[in-house]
Amino acid sequence: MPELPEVEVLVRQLRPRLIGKQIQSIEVLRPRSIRPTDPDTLARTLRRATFVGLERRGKFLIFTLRRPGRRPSTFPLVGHLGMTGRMYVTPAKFPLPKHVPVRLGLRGEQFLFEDPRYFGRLTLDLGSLPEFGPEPLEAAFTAHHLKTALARCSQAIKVKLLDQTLVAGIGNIYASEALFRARISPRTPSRRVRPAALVRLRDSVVEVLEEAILFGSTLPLNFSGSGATDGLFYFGTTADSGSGYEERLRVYDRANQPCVRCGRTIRRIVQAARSTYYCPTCQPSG
DNA sequence: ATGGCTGTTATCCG
DNA sequence: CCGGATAACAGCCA
Repeated sequence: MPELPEVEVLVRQLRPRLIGKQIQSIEVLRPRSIRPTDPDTLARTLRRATFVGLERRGKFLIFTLRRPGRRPSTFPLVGHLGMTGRMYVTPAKFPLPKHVPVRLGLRGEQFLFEDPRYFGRLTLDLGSLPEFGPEPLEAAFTAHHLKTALARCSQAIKVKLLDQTLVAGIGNIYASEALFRARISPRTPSRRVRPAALVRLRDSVVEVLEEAILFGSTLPLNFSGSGATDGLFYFGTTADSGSGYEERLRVYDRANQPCVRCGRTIRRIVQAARSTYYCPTCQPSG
C-alpha cells in the first residue's frame, strides 16, 4: 500500500492504537525483513519499550520508543511497507496470517507487520533511511525547487517523480496521475518541462496526494482483515457512496479506455521497467 | 495452469 | 555520476 497517502493514513490510524502501549514480546519470523538489525538486537532493544511517537517521512514510518532507565531513553524504529506491507494492531489471540515478518506482543494485543512479498522493512538501523527530497505537502515543495532540481536532468519527468530525493513519497500511481492533471507528457526530459508546466505539476502533485489522503481517511479501513478496504485503497470502493477509488484515478490502469477529459484512448508505456499511463492528446510530447 | 503482471528500492552494471 | 536493468518475493489474473 505504499505511496505517501496510504502511509499517511496508516500512520494516523496507528498512532492512537500504539502510543502509550508497551512491548512485552518480540518475534522475528523473517530476519531479512529487519536487516541489518539482527533478531537478538531487536528483541533486546524493544522489550519493555513503549511507543511514544509515530511520524511519516516520505513513504517511511518512524516510530519513537522509550525505555525508562536506559540511555538513550528514546530511540527510533524505522518502517517501510515495500509493495505489499501492512501494519495493524489486533487482539492478542488473533490468528497469525501467513506472511508476518515481525510480531510485537502488547498487553492483550499485538502489533503485526504483515508483508507477503517481503520487500518491506522494520529496522533499528537509521542508515536504512535514504536522502529525502522535500515533503510534497509542506512549504518547501515549490515549483522553484522543481526548476532548480530538474534544470540539468535529462531523465523522463515520470521516472524522475519516483526519485525520492526530488520529492519524497510519490510512487508509480500518483506519478501518472499528477502528470495527467498537469497535462505534461511523461516522456518529457525533465529539464525540458516549461516553467509554467512545473507550476502546474507542483499543484497537481499536491492535489492528487491531498485528495487521496482525504479519500483514504473516509474509508473504514480494516487493517486486521483482508478485502477491498484492508488498507489498499487504490482500487477499493466505498461501500456506501459508490464513488469508488477507481473513478478517482483518472489514467492509472486505464490503458485502452477513453480519456476522461478528451475521450481519446489512454496509452500504457513502460519507463524504467514501470508502467506509465497517459493521454497522448492531453499530454502531448511537443 | 503457465506466464505475465504488480504499489518499492538497493544494487549492480556500462 | 548517471541511467537502465535486475533482484528481492509472493499472489493474482487472464
